[in-house]
Amino acid sequence: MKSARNTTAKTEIQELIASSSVALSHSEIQKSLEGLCDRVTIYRVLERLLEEGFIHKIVNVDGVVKYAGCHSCSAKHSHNHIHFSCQKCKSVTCLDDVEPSFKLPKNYKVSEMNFTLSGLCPQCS
Amino acid sequence: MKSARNTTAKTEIQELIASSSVALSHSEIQKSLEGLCDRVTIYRVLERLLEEGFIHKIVNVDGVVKYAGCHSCSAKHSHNHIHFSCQKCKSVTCLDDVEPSFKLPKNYKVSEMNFTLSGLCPQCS
DNA sequence: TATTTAATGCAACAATGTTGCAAAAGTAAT
DNA sequence: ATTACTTTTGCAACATTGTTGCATTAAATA
Repeated sequence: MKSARNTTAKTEIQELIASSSVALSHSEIQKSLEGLCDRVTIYRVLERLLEEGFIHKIVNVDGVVKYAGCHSCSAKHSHNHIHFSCQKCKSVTCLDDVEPSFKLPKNYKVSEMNFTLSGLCPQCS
Repeated sequence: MKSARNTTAKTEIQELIASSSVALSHSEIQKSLEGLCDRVTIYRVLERLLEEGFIHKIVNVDGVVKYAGCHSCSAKHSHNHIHFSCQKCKSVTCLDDVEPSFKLPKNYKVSEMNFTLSGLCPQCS
């Protein structure tokens, strides 16, 4: 049986994401950690945090992958909320309360969703 | 004044995308063209087709960028429809008729949207 | 403290996308 | 058809992002 271990890198990254109001990219995390660990380690830690359900992954409209903590989905772990990407301050935030509705044609089976809007956030508009 | 020119590469790529029922990635286009032109040229042609409004860009849930022709938006050119990404056959299609609705908090100004669902398409489910 | 094995660092690699510049090829005028 | 002008292309080189193998390091348990 393989059991997870608490390492410095994992703890730091987890805290960084948890305390951030915006979603963070791999490179942003790397800058924040200031050489605490290797680039590869960050990828592997993020992978583990995803598996363990502490964070979720967001693909921005420009293709950049960002990571955000799981707030609203502690129990059920569903991510059908909208993300907002600000074109001015470049921040990506989870709008946890905004869940879009739509009517899908028959025979489509949905297992994952990625909704991202871009424009100006309240701070920038 | 700079005016666009009709080149072999542009014509081929435009036709390829227009005649495809699914969105195509850069690498898929490259394979189809079989060395007709350079990798870089494809990037630049796609850039021009985007500017000219013949195609639109879709960022898939896995971060892969795909391009699809503009069908429904010939006049108004809006892309608020949903995209569906099949996990089995890997196809990405535009569900032109499916437009999601949602209530955004005040002071957000939306200029672009990217909605992608993934799961199983009718052919694969 | 010793043992076990998860986690890390390093090097090397692959995929994707960008940029500068000289050469090639459209387009329009002669 | 030829010329002149400028867009477009190909090539090389580079940047970024993400992955993999393997030896080493360091948690967690006994």
